[in-house]
Amino acid sequence: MQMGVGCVALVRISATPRKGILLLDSMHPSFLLWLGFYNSMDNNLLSPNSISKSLSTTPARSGRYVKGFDKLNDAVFLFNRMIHMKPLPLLFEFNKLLGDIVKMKHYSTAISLINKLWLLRISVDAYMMNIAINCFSHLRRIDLGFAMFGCIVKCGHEPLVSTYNTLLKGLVLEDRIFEAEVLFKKLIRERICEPNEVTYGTLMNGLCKAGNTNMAIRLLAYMEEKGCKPSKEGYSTIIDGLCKDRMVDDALTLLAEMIGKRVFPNVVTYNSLIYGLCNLGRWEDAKQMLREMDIRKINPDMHTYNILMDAFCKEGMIEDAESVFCIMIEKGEQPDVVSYSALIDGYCLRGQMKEATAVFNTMIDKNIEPNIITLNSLINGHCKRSNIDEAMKLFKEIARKKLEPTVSTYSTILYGLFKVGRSKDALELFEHMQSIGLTPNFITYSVLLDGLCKNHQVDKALSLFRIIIKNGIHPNVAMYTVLIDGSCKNGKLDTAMDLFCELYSRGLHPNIVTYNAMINGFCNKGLIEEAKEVVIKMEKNGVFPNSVTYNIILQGILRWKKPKDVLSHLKEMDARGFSIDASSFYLLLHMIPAKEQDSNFADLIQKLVPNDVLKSKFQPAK
DNA sequence: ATAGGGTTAG
Repeated sequence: MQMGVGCVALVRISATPRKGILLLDSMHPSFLLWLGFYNSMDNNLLSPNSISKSLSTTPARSGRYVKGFDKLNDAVFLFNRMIHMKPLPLLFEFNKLLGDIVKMKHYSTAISLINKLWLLRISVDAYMMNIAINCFSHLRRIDLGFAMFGCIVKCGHEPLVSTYNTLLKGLVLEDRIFEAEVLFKKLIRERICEPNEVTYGTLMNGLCKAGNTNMAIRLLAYMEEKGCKPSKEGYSTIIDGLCKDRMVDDALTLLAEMIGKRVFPNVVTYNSLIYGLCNLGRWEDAKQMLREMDIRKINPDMHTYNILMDAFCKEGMIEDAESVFCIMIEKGEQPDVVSYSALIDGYCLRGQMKEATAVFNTMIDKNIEPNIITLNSLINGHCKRSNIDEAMKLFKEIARKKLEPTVSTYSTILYGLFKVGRSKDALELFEHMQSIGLTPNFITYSVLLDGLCKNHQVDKALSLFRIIIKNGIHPNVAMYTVLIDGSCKNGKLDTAMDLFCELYSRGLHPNIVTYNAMINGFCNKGLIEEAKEVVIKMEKNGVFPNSVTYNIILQGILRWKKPKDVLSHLKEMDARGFSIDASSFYLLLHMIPAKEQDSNFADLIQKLVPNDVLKSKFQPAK
C-alpha cells in the first residue's frame, strides 16, 4: 500500500490554528508540482495553463456535457472572481462551485482551480481535499490522491471517514481491489476510523467488480452484525453484482429482503434488476419490474431506457428498441451516446450496415459525439460483412477523433483481417497492439487462434496456444474446437486426437461442434468406420448428432467412393429426419455414376433434398 | 451548508 509518496516528505506544510483547515507553506509554487502531477500526466490534461485548455476540450468519456460548455465557463469565471473578492467568500462557496464542476466531469479543471487557491495560500479544508482526491481517482491517478492524503496527515489533521472512502473508491476505480481490502482491514484493525455505510458500500462494489459477489454478500452481513445498517446503495450494489452473475432470482430475494427491512429501492436498484432479467430473456419479469416502479412512483431514467434499448437490440428486436427511443423522447429524456450506440450495434449485429451508418450520421447531426464503443460496433459490423476497407477507415477515424482504441477494437480488426485472408497484416497488428501497451485478452486470443487455423497456419496457432496457456489463460471448449477443426482440415488427425484428450483432462466437455470437427477429421482420412464410432460415443455422452454430422459422414462416404454405404446412410438420415445439404447434394450429383442412380436412390434424394438446395444452382457451400 | 458509495452500450 502506498500511503503517500516520497516527494511529500519534502513538502513543508503548516496548518492554521483552526482545526480542519490546511495552509501550505508559501515556498512552494504549486502542490501539483510537488506531487509530480504535471510531469506524470502523459496526455497533457494538466499543463500549467490547463484551465483555458480544459475549457476547449470536452471530457473524454461523454459527449453529454458539450452543452455544459457555457456552464463550465461560467463556473470557472465565477471561481476566478471569488478568489479576488474581499472579504474572501466562505470555503463552502468554493466547494459548492467545485462540486458543480466535478458533476460536469471536468476533473482536471477542478484540480487546477484548487491548485490556484493553494498557490494564493488560501486555506483549504477537508471537504476540498476530498474533492481533489476524488478528481485524482477519476483521472485514474489515485497515487496522487494518496500523496494528497499524505499532506493531510503530515500537518497533523485527522482524516475523515469520507477521506478514506474516497481513497477506497479510487483504488476500486483502478481495479486495485486487493489494496482496497488491505486498507479497509487496516482501518478496522488499527481502529483508524469506524467504517460507515459508504465505506462498506464502496468495498462491496469493488468486490462485486472483481467477481467476488459472495465476499460482498458476506460483507453485507458483517456490517449489519457490526450495527451498521445497509443503505439502499449497499443493497443495490449486491443486487447488481448478483444480476451480473446471472443470479437474478437471488437478486429478487434480496430486493424483497431490503423492502422487508424498510430500505426502499430506487431507480438504480430497478435498473440493475431490469438489466439482469432482460439478459436472461425474462421479458415478462422485466415488465413486472417496470410495473412495480410505476406503483412505487419511481420514474424510469436515461439508464432504464438505455438498458431496455440495448436488450432489444441484442435480441435483434430493433423495432422495439426504436419504440423505446421514441418513448424516452416523449418522456423528456434526450437519447445520448449510449442510446445511439445501442441502436447502431443492433443494426451491425444484423449486418444492416446502411441502417447502422444512417443512425451514426444522425447522432453526429445531433451533436452527440460517438465514442470508442460506437466505433467498435461499426467496425465489428463492417468486419462481419468482410468489408475490411470500411472497417479500416473507421479505425483511422479513432485517432482523428482523439479516442483511444481498446483491446476490443484490436480484436475486432484482427477478426476482420483474418476473415479476408490477410493474416500477415493481422499478425503485424497483433504485435502493434502490444507495443502500445494493450494486453490481449481471451477474445483476442480466440480470434487469433481461429484466424490462424482458418488461414492454414495451424502450427502457428498451436504454438501460440501453448504460450497462451503458459500466460495463465484458461482455454475453453471453443478454443479447443477451433484447434481440433484446424488440425483436422490440415491433415493433422493425430494432433486433433491429442487435443481432444487434453480437453477432457482439463475437465471440459466437447460439444456438437467439437465432435463434428473430429468426425470430419476421420472422414477426411477415409476412416468412415471410426467416424461412425465417434457418433456412438457422443450419443453415450449425451451430445446428439445433428444434420451437419450426417452430412459430414455422407460427404466422407461419397469422397472415398463407398457407394455401397450411401444408401444405408441416406436411409438412416431419412429415419432421423435430417436432410441433405448443398455440399452433399453437389457431391451426390457428381460422384454417383448414372447407373447407380436407380429409382431407390432418386426417390430418397428427392425426399431428402430441401427445395432451397435444389434451387441453389447446386453450388457447393465451400 | 460544501465532499465520499450503487445502474446502461463493444
